[in-house]
Amino acid sequence: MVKRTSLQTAGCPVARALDVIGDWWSLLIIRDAFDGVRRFGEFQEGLGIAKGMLATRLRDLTERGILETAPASDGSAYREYVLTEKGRGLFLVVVALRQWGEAHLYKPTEQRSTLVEAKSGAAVARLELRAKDGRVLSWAETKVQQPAAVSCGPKLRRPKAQRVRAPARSRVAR
Amino acid sequence: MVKRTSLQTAGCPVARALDVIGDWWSLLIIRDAFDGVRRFGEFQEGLGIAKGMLATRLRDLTERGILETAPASDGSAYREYVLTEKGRGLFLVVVALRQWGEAHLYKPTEQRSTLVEAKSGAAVARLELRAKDGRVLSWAETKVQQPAAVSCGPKLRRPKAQRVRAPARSRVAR
DNA sequence: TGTTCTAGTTCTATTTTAGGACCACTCAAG
DNA sequence: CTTGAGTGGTCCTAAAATAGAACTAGAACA
Repeated sequence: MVKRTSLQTAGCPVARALDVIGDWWSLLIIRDAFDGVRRFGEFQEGLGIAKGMLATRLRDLTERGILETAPASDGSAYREYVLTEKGRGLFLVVVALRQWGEAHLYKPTEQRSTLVEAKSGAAVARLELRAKDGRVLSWAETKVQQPAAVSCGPKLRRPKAQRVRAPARSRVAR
Repeated sequence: MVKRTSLQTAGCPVARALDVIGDWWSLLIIRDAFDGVRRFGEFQEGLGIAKGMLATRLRDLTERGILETAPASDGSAYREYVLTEKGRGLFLVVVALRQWGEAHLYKPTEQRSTLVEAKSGAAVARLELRAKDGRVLSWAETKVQQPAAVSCGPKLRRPKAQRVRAPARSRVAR
């Protein structure tokens, strides 16, 4: 009831995605995983996250198929956490966040980490949205197409038409 | 102390970005704003969010320069919330989330909203990471380059070297 | 064998969230 | 100009999530 709202069954892919990775720590864990972090202790130390939180997050991400556990690559008996194919699919989300952060959240002089091509060390290009034929599209040139009666939030979104001169609802019904 | 950890001053753009939009509702509000939602009541109805939460989120997003208020476009005395330039910069983050959600969170038969080019109604292409010369890059071909001593989490990440044979710390100090 | 690491689990205090009640202001009709 | 409904909030409470510390079992090490 007062439980955190779930978006798992929303009709909007953005909402569903946020249901999986929309909390405070998940994307940071995933970012670190992209950077090669694998062990519980590495995540914990790198993020400064409480161990309990981290254990919960790693379990959830594993259950949801973002991470999987594997025997430690150094031969010890410990486990490590690595991204699944599904998890690696989040790369562009992390990149988009990174590029936005770089552009809008730093003073020009401030130091920051940057994403570069491994081979050359050259910074990567900014992401661009394109049409299938390769034309670059701006936000204004796109729209979201809703299939019939699909909810984008946890509650069903009522059709716009309803808003015009709604008949007075009974106050008693509350 | 037990307050939610802040990442505002982290050295990693991803962490800073998540500090701004990394909570449960912010990106959904922003997504709706991209879809043309402007009024308090529209957000509230569409998202099914508690009014108190929404008021807080809208205030925070406004303070952080993602949204701004404007007089209502219908001539009434009410305000409306519109994305700033900085806010519109989040478009690709939303698109990346959407594409990931579409690819990994839906059964093939399930209905979902899709992003299309407004003019033609044709679905947009998948985002791709490219080098500046236009070559498409995969995750494995990139790396994150850290400037000297930059923290990526809330706590300072200690340099790797430290981990090798750390001197035993006093247990008493706890 | 005993000490230290690693990777957790458990506990508690505090904060955040969800949701409802309440309230002030706006708008439109009579 | 009054009234009733709509809009955009604030405030309150209960439940859940978070942070952080304490504790623990098994692995590694000396």
